Amino acid sequence: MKIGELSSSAELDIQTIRYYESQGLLNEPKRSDNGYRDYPGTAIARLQFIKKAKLVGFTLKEIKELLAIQVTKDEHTCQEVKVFTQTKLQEIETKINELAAIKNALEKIHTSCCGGTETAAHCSILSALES
Amino acid sequence: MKIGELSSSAELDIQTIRYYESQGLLNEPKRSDNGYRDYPGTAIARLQFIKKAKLVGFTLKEIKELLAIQVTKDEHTCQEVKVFTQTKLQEIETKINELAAIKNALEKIHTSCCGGTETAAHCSILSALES
DNA sequence: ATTGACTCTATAGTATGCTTTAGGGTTTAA
DNA sequence: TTAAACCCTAAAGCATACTATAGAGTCAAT
Repeated sequence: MKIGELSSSAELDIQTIRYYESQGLLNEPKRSDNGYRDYPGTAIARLQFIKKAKLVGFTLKEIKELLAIQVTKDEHTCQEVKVFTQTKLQEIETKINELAAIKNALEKIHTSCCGGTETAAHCSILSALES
Repeated sequence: MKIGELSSSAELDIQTIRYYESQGLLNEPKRSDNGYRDYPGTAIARLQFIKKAKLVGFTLKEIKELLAIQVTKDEHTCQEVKVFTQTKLQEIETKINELAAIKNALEKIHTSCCGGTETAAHCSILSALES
């Protein structure tokens, strides 16, 4: 199939598909006589794998590694795969914790401010940032 | 004071200080005869304001707006300032919720996998990403 | 024959916050 | 005087994941 058809089947922009190819996430397809990309039906599944992996937080670089495992499943173990999700889970937890810490700090200075219509000359938010 | 001294006082890289100037977060200081930047003592406090604001999650662009309020406090209200922290708090909460959703989705496919040393031919993580 | 839809490549731009590089003056201390 | 340490500008690079642009060829229908 041509790239336009793949694009609508997988619901991904044509440019994005070519971008994924350039990044090695998608094999270079064979070309028709006119030079157009000619994809096998399996390309749709491949793009959907990429989309799902993105949804659960993997970067393109990580997805590339996951795909490398996926296409040679038999030569890899569940353990290997699980390390990916484990590592990513930890990253996400770390990010959540960092954001929670920022939120706490911000909440503190936020609630200390009256929020009234008087001038900000003695605003406790500004004071907190200055001190 | 020269930029090197400001840099060590504020614990910020020299390049970063010049970058902040280029972004309008720091006023252009007067120059010595040799063309060197010559900062007033107040520059340290300004940089510390920027650092603190960054710590609680504000972007440079937002900090620039906060600074504009700060230097003319008398002409602004606490309300105005509080809107900044309120908005930012909501952004942070949204991000946390997004990450929590990703984490949940990932946890589901993570726990479904045995993680054993058998081949990944039937790995439930890969299956989840394929389907 | 021509118009519109589709495809191609290569390059640049977007956002964020720096960091690095290149090339060149200035100051200070030995 | 000379070498280290410091200062200057301008421009490019980094990471991420695209998105947009320019310029050009191809295909299908009218």
